[in-house]
Amino acid sequence: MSTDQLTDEACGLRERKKRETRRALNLAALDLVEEKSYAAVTTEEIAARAGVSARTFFNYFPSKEAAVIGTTAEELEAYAASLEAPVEGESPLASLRRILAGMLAPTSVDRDLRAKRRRILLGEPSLAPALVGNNIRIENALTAALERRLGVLPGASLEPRLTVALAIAAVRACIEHQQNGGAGRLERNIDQAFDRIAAGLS
Amino acid sequence: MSTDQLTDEACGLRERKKRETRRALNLAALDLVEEKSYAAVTTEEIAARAGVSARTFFNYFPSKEAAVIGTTAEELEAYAASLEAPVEGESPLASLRRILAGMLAPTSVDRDLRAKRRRILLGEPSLAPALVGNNIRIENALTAALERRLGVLPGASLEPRLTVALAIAAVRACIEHQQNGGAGRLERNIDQAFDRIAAGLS
DNA sequence: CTGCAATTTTGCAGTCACTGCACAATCGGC
DNA sequence: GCCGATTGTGCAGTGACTGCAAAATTGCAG
Repeated sequence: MSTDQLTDEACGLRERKKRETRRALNLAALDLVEEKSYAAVTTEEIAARAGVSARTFFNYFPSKEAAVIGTTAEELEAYAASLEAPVEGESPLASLRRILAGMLAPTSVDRDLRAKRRRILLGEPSLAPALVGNNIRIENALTAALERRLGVLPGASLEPRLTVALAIAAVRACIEHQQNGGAGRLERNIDQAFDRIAAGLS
Repeated sequence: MSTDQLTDEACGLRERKKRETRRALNLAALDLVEEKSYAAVTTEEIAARAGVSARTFFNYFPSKEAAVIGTTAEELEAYAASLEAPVEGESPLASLRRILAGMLAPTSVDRDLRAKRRRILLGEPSLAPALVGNNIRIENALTAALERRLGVLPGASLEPRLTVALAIAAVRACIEHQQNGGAGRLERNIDQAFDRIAAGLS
């Protein structure tokens, strides 16, 4: 199965339980934020709903923010791998468009969780600072991947990091635009934004 | 004097004292972070060095991060005004290049404080998440200004926000590049980055 | 210069995120 | 079933941040 990479990589009982606990915490966090609001949720509640102790919460996530956002190292690696191995005739920017749009699309595996994520990350403006902080991780992972793809040493050229940063910023701008009641639909705006980047702007 | 806008706008004793306290807190925060590290500094220390109570600290800044970053509403307004009133024959992107580069340059008023800021914001990677969070404020202010300059209603078009977001992301990418030991000098890289944005990339 | 109203400062008590540490529980391999 | 290693948990503590009410300061009018 193609989903094996994301769900069952190393299949000891230990690994599986960790995965489940992490997922339960992420899910509990998302549900609670949806019921109340980000500020009104405590880490103790999240831990309780996930069925672990308050202390264990911090064995899985370094902060409350991280638990709500929930990006795993595996997801990051998957995105990086997808960027590193280019699709036939696809420019770096086109790859980034595909990958970043895929992060928002609830069409892949884990449909309900992804949909919930999207709903909350788009709907809770108070998470914006945490989200852009998380984007740094994504930027670093994707930059390293693009450097490998282009065969340049890390930091040797500004171009890979710049390309990744602009792509992420474009998506973020579309999200912000959406949250502020801006015109247009999200996916369509993202497409337009990438077209603008490719064409250059003034 | 041309510096009046930033230093003496409303010159009651009350206003002046508030300004001084704010500045003292920002300066104390920067100095302490430079002496130790961001994590090792407490808000109590900052307040003590600035000569105010621990409680008063939070009357001036909503968080420790904000005290270190120290962007004032007036600075934001000044940048916005500078973007709104276009210079002869300067494209929006060119205006943004000038304004954002000016934020990093210690050549304007308040030379020592600006230089200290620059040194710390470039040298303390643990501040990166806070910085990008702060960038949201800057993005919103500049977006609104650009919308006014272009004569479009807020949120009517994606373009203003996209332009601002890309410009900020470019500068941030250059800073990150610098911090990771990347090639080239900062100012030069920023120039190149803006040229790439204008020309389009793949 | 003097009292009055508005603003600002401060102390206090409290909540909550987060951490180190020591110990208990659990798991994987033998 | 046993042992080493990993993981879960309780406890105690630090520090960021908040609301509240009293005290100090400022601007102003008389």
